[in-house]
Amino acid sequence: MPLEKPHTAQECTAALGAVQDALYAVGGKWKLPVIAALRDRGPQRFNELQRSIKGISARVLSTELKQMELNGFIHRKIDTGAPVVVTYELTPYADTLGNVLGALREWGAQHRNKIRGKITAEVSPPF
Amino acid sequence: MPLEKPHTAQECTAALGAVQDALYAVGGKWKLPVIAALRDRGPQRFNELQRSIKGISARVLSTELKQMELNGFIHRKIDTGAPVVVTYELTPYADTLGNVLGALREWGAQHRNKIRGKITAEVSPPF
DNA sequence: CAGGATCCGAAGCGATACTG
DNA sequence: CAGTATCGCTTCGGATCCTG
Repeated sequence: MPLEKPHTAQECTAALGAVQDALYAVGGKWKLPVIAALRDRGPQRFNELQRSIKGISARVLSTELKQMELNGFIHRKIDTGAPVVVTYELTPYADTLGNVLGALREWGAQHRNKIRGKITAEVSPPF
Repeated sequence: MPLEKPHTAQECTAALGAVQDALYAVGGKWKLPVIAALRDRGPQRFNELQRSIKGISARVLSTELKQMELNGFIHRKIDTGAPVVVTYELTPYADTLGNVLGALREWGAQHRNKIRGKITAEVSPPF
């Protein structure tokens, strides 16, 4: 039931807020690439991860990881051994994004198709 | 099927791109409020719409409307009559966002609930 | 290796004023 | 009414260097 018509102002604003929270959680330039990298190549260490994600700087990777940890998507595992080893991995909670990402991907693919030919540069993020 | 594991690099990058296109289309601070306003109160004229959406400036409303028109969400209807009347309305295509917004809302609500108590200010957009 | 500190340019957004 | 022009602040993200 996608954002239906008959509703109170209260419900509407709440729904609006929820959607924006969700957008905020996966928004930005790098959160998705980080998730993708961890999904594809499994748990990784900081520099390893940075190399996996082409183009990201240490500073940005660091702040993204912190936010995603706050959101519960990522676990920062510290192995206090001979040399301390820090590993980042996706939590099970990250899987709850499945529906969201699925819907976004499906709609996005369809939209890309529809928009094809038009001034793509104006409706897509810069490369 | 939410972004499954076994896939080629090609497919993965494509999916990534699609998701980011979708995020871009509904992202930003005002696109959702604009959609909500048009949904709730029907087709409206520019100033009317600006009054409906508390806090938006004419400049920002103008650019948002343009982008959303490019994306096919909005139709700018020009009635060339005694005084020219311009009306903005949602297109049927805007309805295809239903699943996306539904998924975002559902996950967002659940997430908000889970995060409750934590440093909400740090994971949510400013008010 | 795992980040933090600093600087800088670009983009987003708000406020005000102005035009046809 | 339906916007555009201009300005300035703030945030985002990139680059470089530095440290324990």
